[in-house]
Amino acid sequence: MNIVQDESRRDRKKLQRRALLIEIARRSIATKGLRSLKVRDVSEAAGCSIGSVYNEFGDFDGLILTVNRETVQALTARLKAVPADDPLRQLHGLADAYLGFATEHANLLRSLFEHRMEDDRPFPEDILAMVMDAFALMHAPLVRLLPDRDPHDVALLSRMMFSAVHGIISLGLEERMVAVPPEQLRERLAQFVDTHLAGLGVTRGA
Amino acid sequence: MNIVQDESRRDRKKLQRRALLIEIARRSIATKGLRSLKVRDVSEAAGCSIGSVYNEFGDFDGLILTVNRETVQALTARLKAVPADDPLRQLHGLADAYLGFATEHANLLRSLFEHRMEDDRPFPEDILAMVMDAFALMHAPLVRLLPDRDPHDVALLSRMMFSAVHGIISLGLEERMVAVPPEQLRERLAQFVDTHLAGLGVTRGA
DNA sequence: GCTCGAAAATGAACATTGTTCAAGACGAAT
DNA sequence: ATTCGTCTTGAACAATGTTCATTTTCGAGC
Repeated sequence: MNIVQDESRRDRKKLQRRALLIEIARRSIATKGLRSLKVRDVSEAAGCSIGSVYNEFGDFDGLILTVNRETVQALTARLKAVPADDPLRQLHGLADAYLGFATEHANLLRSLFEHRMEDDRPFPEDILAMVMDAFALMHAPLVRLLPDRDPHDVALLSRMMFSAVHGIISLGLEERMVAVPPEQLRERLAQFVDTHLAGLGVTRGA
Repeated sequence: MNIVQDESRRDRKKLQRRALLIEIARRSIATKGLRSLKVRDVSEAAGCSIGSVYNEFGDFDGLILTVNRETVQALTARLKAVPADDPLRQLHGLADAYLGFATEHANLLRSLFEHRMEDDRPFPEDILAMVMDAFALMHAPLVRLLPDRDPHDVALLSRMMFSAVHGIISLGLEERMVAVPPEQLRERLAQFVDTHLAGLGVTRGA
């Protein structure tokens, strides 16, 4: 067997365990929240030593950030799966997809937005960029709905609209402070999007 | 000296130190973030023992929650100081006041919204109620602007509008993920409120 | 197949930090 | 001054992130 095969075999095992560790951490965050995540719990559940977690992710933040990275990727995939045929339907679809993801993965999304680096270490650029990309997904449909507006203006509008949706959902799903009752959230969110679009001069069916 | 004076003298000293501990914790959170807050740092800065912090607040969460309680009180005071003469101006004032508070006390506001109780202990009801009250402050002016709408509907609208403003501001001020550039935030926020009001059928000067 | 060496894995020891509690200090009433 | 209850103290403990010397693993070269 040549070098490549040897290395790939070793790597395969390594990657397999890495994936296992990530999966365990993700499940833990998803079910018990970020604050309950412990290095020892993860290593024991994976059947390896504490040190191995450190070999793989550098430190505890590294593991968390890896999970968060995959969370934003999953979110983006879900958002990008929204049909882009009709811009108005797409905007509603994006808001609804975000709500769906937030409902199903509340703790994972919270981990993404609430996790703080220790000391003053910088937040990873790539995650930042991915979140920004996700929040820019309302841009394309808004451009189609507002062809006469300054594109730069629409870019800001779209991020603001997504931020607003994010705020409504994240507070609405917060069990402790129900700004909007969860069972009505879906309907109300659609209403919000419509209202805002109307304010922007977009009329239904126009 | 009678009992009342004795007790009040003792209480005064106790309250004084309690206030000191809270002030130290608040400054620490405000400058270095919630994650950097340590019991030992607080007790040392206050010149008392660790145990005294526990006597006063029960546990570490107790101290944090006390700071958060005062944060939401300060926020509410600021929001309630917005003139209520003209409903449209009041709505803009509320959004602007929230932005101002969030700008000046970013870490304190983050502490309020991002802090999680350990295990599954319930979030204090009183803080919850105070946040809800703050988020309901857009209700009164919206009722005046939308007299024909179902009041229950307006109640939801107002909390949704405030949640949206919260989302725009909290993500806009997040240095790591600038959804909306901070220097434009003020202007854009006003634009957002106007747009949404227009969507609700409120016309300027009507 | 054996040996060697680099890479990985290990987990005990350590560092940090929240928490407890037995002992002592303090102060008010008598 | 004595007594008694309360407050304070800080050493000890517990939980948890982190390090690193040692051991193990596994493939490469012979």
